[in-house]
Amino acid sequence: MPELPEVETIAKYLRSEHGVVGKAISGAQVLWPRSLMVPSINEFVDEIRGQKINAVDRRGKFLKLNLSRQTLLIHLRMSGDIFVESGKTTRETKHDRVILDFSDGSRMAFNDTRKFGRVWLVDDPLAVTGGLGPEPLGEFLTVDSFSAMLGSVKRQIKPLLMDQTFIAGLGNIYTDEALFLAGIHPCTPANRIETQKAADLLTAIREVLQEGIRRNGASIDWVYRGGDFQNQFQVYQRTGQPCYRCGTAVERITVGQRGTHFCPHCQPLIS
DNA sequence: CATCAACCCTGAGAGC
DNA sequence: TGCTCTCAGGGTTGAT
Repeated sequence: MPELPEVETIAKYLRSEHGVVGKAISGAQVLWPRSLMVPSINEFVDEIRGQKINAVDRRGKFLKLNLSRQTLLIHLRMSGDIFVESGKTTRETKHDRVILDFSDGSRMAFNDTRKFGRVWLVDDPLAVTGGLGPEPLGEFLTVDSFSAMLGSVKRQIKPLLMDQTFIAGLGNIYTDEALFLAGIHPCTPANRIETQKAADLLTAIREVLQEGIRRNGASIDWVYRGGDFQNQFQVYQRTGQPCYRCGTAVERITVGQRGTHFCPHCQPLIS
């Protein structure tokens, strides 16, 4: 499931020489109507034709393609992926949902097995991403502001970190990994986290995200981009296996309706 | 404000 | 072999 590092990896790919920057869109196909949030299919095809891709960006887990006049936003959700190809493809195209055709004969395919991913073509990207919380790797998020953010709510820390309006980009994997690194139990009320622990947590979040990006993300489920962060997991999907730090068996519980992995010894509950 | 269930989907894995 | 059943997972919506 693509989280910030996986989306960043795909953004890098789209900006690379094999990517899409500079290409002119000559046509589009929407193969699964529900993948397109706005506008209607007819308007989408009409409006996107003729626009050029000027740049590729990322905001939280959203991919942002800056076009001549508008912005194309893509959220990969659980199983979304993007392929750029010239000529015939040897790929399995069964789950292609939206295709952009380019004037040079190449194309970009948004492929999404589970159909949870979404695409928006909008004039103002803030109409879609405006409600997102700060970028965890951004300079505007400081230890002080993060600590203050935690102090203002008493929700459990794990679902809070996964709330994209609180902080943008963390999903199930990197949240579990960051909480382990910081030594914080996933059920800890946010406002019970002391200032020093808040600083540790922000550091841990940045560490796991940067390491994920450095390793081109994690390759699990349907999404494979050559990343190998999955081999670095300390707790995620290691239920019953010994904690690398203390040897205690990693536990799996449900928190906020999500499978959650943690070490009961290294991450004691303070409530 | 916080929590929780349901929903959207597919395919993997278990059970038979 | 092949059927049915359960489940995961991000984010939204609506109920408690």
